[in-house]
Amino acid sequence: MKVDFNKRDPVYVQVVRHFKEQIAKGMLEPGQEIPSRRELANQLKINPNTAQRAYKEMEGQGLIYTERNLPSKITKDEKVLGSVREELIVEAVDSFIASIRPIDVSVEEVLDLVKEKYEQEKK
Amino acid sequence: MKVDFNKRDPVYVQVVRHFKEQIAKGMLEPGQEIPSRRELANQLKINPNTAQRAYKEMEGQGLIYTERNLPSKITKDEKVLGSVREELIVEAVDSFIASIRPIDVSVEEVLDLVKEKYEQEKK
Amino acid sequence: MKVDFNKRDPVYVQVVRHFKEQIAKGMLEPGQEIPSRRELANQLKINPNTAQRAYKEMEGQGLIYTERNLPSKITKDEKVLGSVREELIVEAVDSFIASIRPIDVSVEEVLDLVKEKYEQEKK
Amino acid sequence: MKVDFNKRDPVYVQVVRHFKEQIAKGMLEPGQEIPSRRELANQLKINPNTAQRAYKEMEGQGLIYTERNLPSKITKDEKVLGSVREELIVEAVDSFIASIRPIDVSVEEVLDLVKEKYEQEKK
DNA sequence: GTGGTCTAGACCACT
DNA sequence: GTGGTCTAGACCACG
Repeated sequence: MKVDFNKRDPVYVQVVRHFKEQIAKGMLEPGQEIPSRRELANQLKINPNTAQRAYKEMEGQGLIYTERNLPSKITKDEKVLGSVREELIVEAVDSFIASIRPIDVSVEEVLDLVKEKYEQEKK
Repeated sequence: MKVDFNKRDPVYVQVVRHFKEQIAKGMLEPGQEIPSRRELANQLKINPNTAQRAYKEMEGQGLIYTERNLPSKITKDEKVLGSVREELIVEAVDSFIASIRPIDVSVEEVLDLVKEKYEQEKK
Repeated sequence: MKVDFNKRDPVYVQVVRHFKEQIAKGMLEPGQEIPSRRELANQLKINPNTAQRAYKEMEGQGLIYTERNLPSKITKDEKVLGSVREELIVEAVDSFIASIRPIDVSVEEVLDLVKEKYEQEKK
Repeated sequence: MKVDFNKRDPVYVQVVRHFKEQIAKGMLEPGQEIPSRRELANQLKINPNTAQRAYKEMEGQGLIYTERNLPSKITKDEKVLGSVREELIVEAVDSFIASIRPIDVSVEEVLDLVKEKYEQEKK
């Protein structure tokens, strides 16, 4: 994973998003341990405080849970886990629609473009 | 037009975007007058400084021009005008792809969703 | 308001609690501005970051809202506001019950004690 | 007995408190043997170090005593034993008062609530 | 070693 | 001036 310090999204939000993507892809199992704050901070070359912030955010969203002084773990709440993927997709779709609707452009035209670009960059 | 103060996009960016959308739709003709800073500020209930900043940004991008003490006008430069629409579309498409690629989801599934939602919300 | 650095409750939690109490007492009106992070930090002799943290927590709980670069304000959501007082009471009661139930003591005995002490300290 | 790892009270404090409650209820007689550190750790699924710490704490408070290589026992000091119950009650009452005083609520209202809830959850 | 909190100080974007 | 983010570094309690 990489962090982009120049994005409008703050670093800790990018981190949260990355974990959500991992969960959505099923690459993080329920109950699985995630790196400690310090470890993640080292990996991403960010400050431990920033990592802590991301984790706290995730905890607030119920994505991870923390038992005292044990490494945080992915939640076992299937309901939460199940909705992550859909949420990401819905968010992406909604934001996409919001950005093309105000322009006078046919859905078909735009979708073809997406398809084309998507395949292209796949390489 | 509406301004959302809680979006991560700054207000002035939202304003610029709105003008671009109007241009892309052909609702703003080359040479057409646009509201004064103060007028716009009143309409959108934003700070005049913010309106000023939006106009300055547009001027920088060559979208509008201002003659001494006259209302600002949409540029007559066809080249600039012509590229606005495509830019908006490309931006939207790229950002959409960037947000769905990291999730393990087929293009088809997602495009169907877009189509569906797009039609649905049309009403 | 005073902050106690030696309590088990972290400072930012104490701050949040204090605001909740103020709201419960009706001393903070819906939509009312609250001190800026810096101001509060000065008043309580705490670090602005800690104040920020408390405010972010409150925002997460829907107690306050923040428009870009304007002082944060008490929420106007009557539902949220209305439940603050009750929540505080319920919390206090539940925690009290949880702490006396494991002891073999009659409710009456204990309640008399509460009454007595409450009046006494009123002075 | 149950241990809650997510409470702000550390585990060892919870353990100490539990023993005090047992003593207050007279369920632990003076001189009675209590489980070994290891046993307790197994029962509560806590770290032996934590059990050790709890016992050390209790020893410090004179609640238990340990003779060389023998199981720890409840103290026979009547003075200490007698004050446990009252201490627990006073603590509970004080903390309760501290949490309701800052809210503008009548003692009567709150005490009725306590009574009601207490009876209700009894079942 | 873990998570959690706090301070100090800096910088940014926006109004 | 406002809110927001980040770094650096320190300290604590717990296991």
